[in-house]
Amino acid sequence: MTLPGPNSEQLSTAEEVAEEQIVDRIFEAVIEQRLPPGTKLSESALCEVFGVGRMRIRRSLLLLASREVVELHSNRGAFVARPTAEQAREVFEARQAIEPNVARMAAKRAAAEDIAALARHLELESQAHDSGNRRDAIRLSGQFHTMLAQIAGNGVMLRMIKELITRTSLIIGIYGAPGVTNCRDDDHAELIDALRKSDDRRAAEIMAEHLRHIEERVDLTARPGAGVDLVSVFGRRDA
Amino acid sequence: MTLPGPNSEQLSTAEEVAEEQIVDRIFEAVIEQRLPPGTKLSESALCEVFGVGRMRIRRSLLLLASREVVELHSNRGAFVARPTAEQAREVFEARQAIEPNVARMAAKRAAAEDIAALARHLELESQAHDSGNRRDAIRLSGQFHTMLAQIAGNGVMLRMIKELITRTSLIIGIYGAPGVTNCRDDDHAELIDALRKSDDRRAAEIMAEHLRHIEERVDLTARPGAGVDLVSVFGRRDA
DNA sequence: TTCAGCAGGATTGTTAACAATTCTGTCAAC
DNA sequence: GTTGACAGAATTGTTAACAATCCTGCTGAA
Repeated sequence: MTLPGPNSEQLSTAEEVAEEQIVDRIFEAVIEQRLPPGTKLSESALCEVFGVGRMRIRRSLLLLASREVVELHSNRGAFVARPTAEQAREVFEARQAIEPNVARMAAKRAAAEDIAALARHLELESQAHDSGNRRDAIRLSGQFHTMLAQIAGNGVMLRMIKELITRTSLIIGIYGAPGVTNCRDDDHAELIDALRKSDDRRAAEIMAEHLRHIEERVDLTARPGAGVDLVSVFGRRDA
Repeated sequence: MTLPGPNSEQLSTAEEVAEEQIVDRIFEAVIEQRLPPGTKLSESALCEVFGVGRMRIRRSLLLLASREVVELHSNRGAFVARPTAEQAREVFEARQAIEPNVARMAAKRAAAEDIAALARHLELESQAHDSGNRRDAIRLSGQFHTMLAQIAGNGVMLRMIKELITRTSLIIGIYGAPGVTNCRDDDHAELIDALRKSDDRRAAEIMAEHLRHIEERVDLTARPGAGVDLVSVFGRRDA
């Protein structure tokens, strides 16, 4: 299987693509931690930024909320989600359940050109990491995981993983030590090696270990109230 | 962990619950195959049925589309999704990747009351099956899988599984032999037995085998055009 | 000084009307 | 009899105005 474009979603209509574009751009901003957890996403601001009407923005925010990347509070607006410790645990658990299988599937299906693309991508990751370009490093390391899902050839799981990666960025933003990125290790290189050898079992093991590494870098027990929005904690008849 | 109510989603606002209710009811209708693939979901009809305004309906349809349970076609409306053979393959593959892990997690975490609830549920399934109550049988057998996810205690994966189960019903409706239900076998009973013994490894194996059974009952190669909507096949600049 | 109450402004939620496209039925032509 | 075009109806997509809620800053009293 060859690597398709940036993504291969299809919601058919011409207007939907614009909607999906907005959603994707916000996903990307969250992944790069340019939109920290709790950030207010006001409709008027988003209307100006993307140059679309309010309806389009509201639909995009609803889609983002259905992926639990933003939280909608009645009459208060949309905010970048702030996953609870419990939600963080669930996200990591889900990634542990899903992504090793994705790695296994990718190892079975990867063509030579797929592996070459991954290698090129890994080079970009290294460059971003070495040059201290934090945002690029985070984005690229996340993209590596989505590329695996694309190679695995399963659009359903690709969509799930995009959501989980984005939420992982939020989790690291809340519970991670400052400066910690998503994937610091060189596990990605080992994964490519396993794919090159079509060693699907090892690819799954590396991925599981890789995810454990990521999980180790967050402390879900600590700082329960760092930067908390007290209004939404003790707030109105909302939640 | 105790079994919570019908579902424990939280989108916070008071209006969202109404939205989620609409979505859930359509999900349920699709699962029970009361809404066959390709059915037109007109806004005005849904407004009357649920007694809400058009905006609420449009938002609900967007949420359903984001779960790929309905398809939105520009200026033509919303239709119950008709998964392609490729999509069907992806859904089964995703279930194979996810649900054995859910079964494993459930086996590790199931409390006595959870197992009792599953046993009671299985009894209902048997009754529905024996009395030839097809819709109840389908709905209950699907609910068994979501109950497992609830016992597993992972809301993220619960949501994924709800989507996959609903889409499976669509797939069976298209590619399955007439009269075939979702889960005919008695694998559910074996699963409960594995949970009772806290044998998480066996629970995962039974689930994998169970999913294979389901997959065997559909023929993705056959009848590519049974009841096809020619307009959406050769149709306008859409699709 | 601190806190409660209270406008004023801003933002979100909803409704209704309007615009645009598609579907349906009819009619004429071949 | 079938095919094509056309007009009217119906449905969807969009916009704008209105209503409701919330946030902010001020005033005044304890």
